[in-house]
Amino acid sequence: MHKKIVQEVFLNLLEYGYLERKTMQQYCSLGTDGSVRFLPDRYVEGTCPACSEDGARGDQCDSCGATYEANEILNPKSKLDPEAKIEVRDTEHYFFRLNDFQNSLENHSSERKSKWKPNVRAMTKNWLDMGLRPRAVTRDIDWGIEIPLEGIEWSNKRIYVWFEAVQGYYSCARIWSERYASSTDNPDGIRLWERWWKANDQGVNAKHIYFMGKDNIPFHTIIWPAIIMGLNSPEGIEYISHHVNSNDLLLEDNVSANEYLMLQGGQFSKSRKHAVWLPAYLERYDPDALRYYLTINMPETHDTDFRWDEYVDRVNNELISNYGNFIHRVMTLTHRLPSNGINPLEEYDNPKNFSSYIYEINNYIDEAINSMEKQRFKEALRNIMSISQLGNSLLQEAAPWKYIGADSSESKTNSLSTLALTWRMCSCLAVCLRPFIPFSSDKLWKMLGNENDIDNVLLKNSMNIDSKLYWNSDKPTALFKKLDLENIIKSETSLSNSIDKLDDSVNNGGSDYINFEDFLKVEMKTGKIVLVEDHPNADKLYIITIEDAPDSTRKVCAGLKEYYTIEDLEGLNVAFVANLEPRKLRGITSEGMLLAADDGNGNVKLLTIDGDIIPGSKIR
RNA sequence: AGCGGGUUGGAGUAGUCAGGUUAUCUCGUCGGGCUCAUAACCCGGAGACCGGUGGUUCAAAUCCACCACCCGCUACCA
Repeated sequence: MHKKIVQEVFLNLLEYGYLERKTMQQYCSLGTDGSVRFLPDRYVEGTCPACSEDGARGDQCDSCGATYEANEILNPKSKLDPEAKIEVRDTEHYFFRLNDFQNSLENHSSERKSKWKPNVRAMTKNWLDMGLRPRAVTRDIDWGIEIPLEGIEWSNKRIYVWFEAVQGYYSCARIWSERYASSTDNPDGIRLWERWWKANDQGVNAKHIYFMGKDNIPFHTIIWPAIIMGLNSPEGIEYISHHVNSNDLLLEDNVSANEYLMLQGGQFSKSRKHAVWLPAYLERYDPDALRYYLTINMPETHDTDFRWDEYVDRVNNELISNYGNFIHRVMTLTHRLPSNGINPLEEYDNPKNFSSYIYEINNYIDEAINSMEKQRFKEALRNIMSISQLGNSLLQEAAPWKYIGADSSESKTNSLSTLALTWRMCSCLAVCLRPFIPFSSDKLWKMLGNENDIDNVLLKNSMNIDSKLYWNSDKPTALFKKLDLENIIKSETSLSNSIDKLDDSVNNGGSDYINFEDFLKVEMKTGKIVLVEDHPNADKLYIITIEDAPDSTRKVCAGLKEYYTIEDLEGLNVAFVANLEPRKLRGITSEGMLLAADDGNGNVKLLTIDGDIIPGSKIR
């Protein structure tokens, strides 16, 4: 079904004139059986036309850094099958005429200027400023979606993934309509998808908001909108527009791209055990604490770092001390008042006296709603947290604890009416925080005794001053428990260790031993580093000259730049593999390999020799 | 090396597109207050020549040029 829709889109765009056919030259390998296989640039290897080094790839040479047209490479060979004959052949492809959409996309992006976040604006602007060019929608491979055209020249080509993948947003709605909606009694039936995808004449359209990592931005601000604009303009180029008319497919309302979240300064990596182990975490801790920190630390405008110490700090201070404690204050104070099964604050409740505070609260809520509509979740959450801060300050001012057991008086009435207001604020906070920290919201909603469904209350109505004050006579409990950094670090460490052991037992469970003869094949020796130079063509590599025997040296490339300075290395006695086949690393031949230890968390330490020994001594 | 992004009080961050009163918020810190609450809460203060240099402008964190450092992806390494 998805295939069918993609093919239909392809045919439509072709019919409307937005696809053009072009001949391009590309390498292909010829099989012995006469089969022809086209090769992407990166599968072609050969001799560099600039420096004559072997091992140049596709359209770029690693040795000298030169770039060139792919068909300039000398002695081209296929990486997949080096024996095969290889030659340049013409191949036909369809290209999507992105350039036709340049103007409309520029208009569209300038309309989005205030909505898009800076990273989205910048990346899109960069693409538009470079000028859009036609982009191939077909390629020479034998897997993927077939090209819906007659003719043998298309039978071993497929639709390019960039063109097809984004259409999933659209195709899934149509698939859903066909499979499920059509069998309901909804009058729109199989056309129900249009409610989400087509503009109607009332001007009340579904909003399309795309969430992604930063690497996906141009696909959602350029390519996918261009495809949609194309589908919306069957009449041809001069009718392309960024305006969405009635019955058109809808364009994005916002593309919300986040940057990357890092862990303790490094990338998250499951294989390196550099990760937060969610299932194990959730067994021990409250999901809301994690949700709070992930939201307040979301990489909305640039990369951010997940750090356990900061996590504990922010959760303890902001979530628990400010919000959690505010709730707890209101609850425990109120429960100290005598109650006959009804809310004891009812008789003091007088929200009309607090219109300026209520105005302020509604202001925070409005700001939060605005922020959320722009997908600025940190800002939204901060605004909501301001409400509990205001609550704390109201309590401080009113000091209801002074009046709990006191006789009736005007000041008691005033003080407890403030407490009643903060009770309403608790309700309000439960609703406002429900999207962020749902579990504690539900818990709070129950403690408040509220009988209506929390999900039926809109944020903008959450500071309700007319509703009844409900009551739950159960003794209130704190929403959160404070976190302890040492415990967390301890359990995280033991966790990743136990995962290590688990992996080791899997990996070494039986036949994975090597025999002694194999081990002896590896010739390890000691050597003394005499000279360290920067590699001219690589960021991480040093060229290290080691004295590998008395009066003999060899050069080895090692990726140690991130971990050692040149001064650190020179003079060290190290261990290296002496009989490794020499290999070229970004243009420099490396004759061996230094031994180093890697803990998987970004720490790398060279193996050094304890004391002096003649260079070239065997290691056994 | 190619492409993209970043640099704002001690830490983290908003504001940069569209230049314009006292540069935002959280934490920390200092002083005071409160004692209901989970050593928590409230009030106030100190602390930033907005990475550097030059330019445009009546006016620059914001625009332009150059430089430095950092990060991500690609490549490579242990």
